[in-house]
Amino acid sequence: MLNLNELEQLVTFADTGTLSVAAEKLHISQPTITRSMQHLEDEFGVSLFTRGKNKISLNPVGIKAVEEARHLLLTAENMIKSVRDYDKSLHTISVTSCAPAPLWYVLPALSSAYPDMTISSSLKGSSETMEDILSGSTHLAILTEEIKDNNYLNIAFLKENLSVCVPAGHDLAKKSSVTFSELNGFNFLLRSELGFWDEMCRINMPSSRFLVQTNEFEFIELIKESSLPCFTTNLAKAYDNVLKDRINIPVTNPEANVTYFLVCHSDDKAYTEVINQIKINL
Amino acid sequence: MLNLNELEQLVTFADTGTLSVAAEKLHISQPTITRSMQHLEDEFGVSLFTRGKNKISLNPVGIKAVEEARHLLLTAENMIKSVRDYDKSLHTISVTSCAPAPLWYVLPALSSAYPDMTISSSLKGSSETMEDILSGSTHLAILTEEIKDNNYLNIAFLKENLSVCVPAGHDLAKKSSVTFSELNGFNFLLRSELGFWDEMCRINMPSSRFLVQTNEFEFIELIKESSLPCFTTNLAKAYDNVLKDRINIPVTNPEANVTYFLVCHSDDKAYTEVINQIKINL
DNA sequence: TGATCTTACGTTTAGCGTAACAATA
DNA sequence: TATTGTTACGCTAAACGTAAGATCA
Repeated sequence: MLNLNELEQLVTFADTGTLSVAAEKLHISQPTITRSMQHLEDEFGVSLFTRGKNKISLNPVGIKAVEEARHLLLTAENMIKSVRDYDKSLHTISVTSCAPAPLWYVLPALSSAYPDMTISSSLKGSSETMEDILSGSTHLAILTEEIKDNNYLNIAFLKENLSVCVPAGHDLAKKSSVTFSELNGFNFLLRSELGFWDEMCRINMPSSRFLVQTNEFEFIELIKESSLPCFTTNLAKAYDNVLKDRINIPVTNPEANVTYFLVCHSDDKAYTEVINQIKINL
Repeated sequence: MLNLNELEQLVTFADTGTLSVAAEKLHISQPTITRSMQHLEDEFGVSLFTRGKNKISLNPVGIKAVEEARHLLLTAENMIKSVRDYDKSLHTISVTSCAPAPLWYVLPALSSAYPDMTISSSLKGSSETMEDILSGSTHLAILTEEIKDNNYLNIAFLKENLSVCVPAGHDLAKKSSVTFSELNGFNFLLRSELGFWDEMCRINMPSSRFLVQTNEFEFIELIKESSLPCFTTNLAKAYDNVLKDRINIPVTNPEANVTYFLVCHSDDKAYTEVINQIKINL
């Protein structure tokens, strides 16, 4: 039966032009390739080379064989990949969320409910998250709205409320609540990786500019050292300490006070039971 | 690297359900298959089976792997076939003829001019012969007309003249020549494998019936024992002895007196030089 | 002379079958 | 008890690398 190793040697020979260079490239001795090529000719029952006393080259049939060998090797590679991918998919629960905060609750819950599964999460905008669940490319979606379709299950499990954070002396500091139209025009410090929040800020405050910080350390330093307003929410406990000197002013617009829904395919009901045990602020 | 033998064992296991039966089917020992399956799991880096103490079966990933393995094995088989076919095509001169007689001259000429080539011939009707050369599925065609196209070369090399053969007492015996319209309505003995002659007889003698004999021996017996008319030509020397007691009457219609042309692609000019040395009756 | 391919030779390895074992029905 | 799968053991055959030989630029 055909030997993929020998076919790889054949292809390498075709790429390099000589057996010696091919051998070097493959970290095998040169006589080994000589033998492999002879063996391939035996397998095919066909002559693949024109041989001189100290040179060898592909004949037309050999060229054809190389072409076919490339194809077969690719097929073999894809085979392994597709089996591994399938295996991985069976051991992975993938979650796409439109916001970071829900993941802080959902991922640990999934990990402990499915200890031998890999939990893979990604943060996207609202519409991409919706696409992911509808196309089946993720098992679980976290959205700010329900999917009203019997093929999907929706669970409301978390509420998040946006506030703006300003230093004591700031113009906004005396307000007890604000709306986006009042905030529009101010410039803000913003973290990256915010999911739908990012887009929502830009839509509701089109005149504002956002200084997006990718690096957490720099973000914190800027909060301490500048008087630029930033945002926080009831769920962002990690920043409580950083923001303790600032004043929190709730944003009252409904878009700034969202309910998160876990959405999954109705075949995957088991997931809903895990998420049902979270339920915060409801 | 992946081993096609092991993949075949995997597929056989999938087909048979147990390792032992698969081993028997493949004429190898059963421990060998056990090892191969373990080795495959190593190669893939993935579990393919669910194992009980004395039973083993495919898990979902294994089923996927089997599916992929079948595909890869087919690809490998096709690869070998296509390389061999290509080699064969380089060592074969194929001839399609619209009549048997020209082949009696052309095939020996080609064999001696190209002693290490395989000469493959087939006998077809006029239009199929034409298609074969135009589609490139044959190197050489033998036709009763030229192809007037610069991409093809035509050589007239042989003429064949049809006669009807009747026993001495037959109604037609006294004629010195006949036409198809005079023959139409008589029934004839006919050999099979006549190329265009067969169709031509049926078209020109629509009221006649033809008793087609596939077997040479039976054909000869029927000529001797019956008074049914049959056909011969100036080239059919092999039947001279069988027909020596019959009377030959030439058929005068132009369709019954043909010139054969060898037609090949103009790239294959070398062939014309071989055929140029035949030229009979010209 | 250096590069290239093939052949020869000896060693290593890896693949196989037999046998023994454990578990099941 | 007969069947099935795994493990252990020993042998064989195949695969490999080193070395030597031949040829060419």
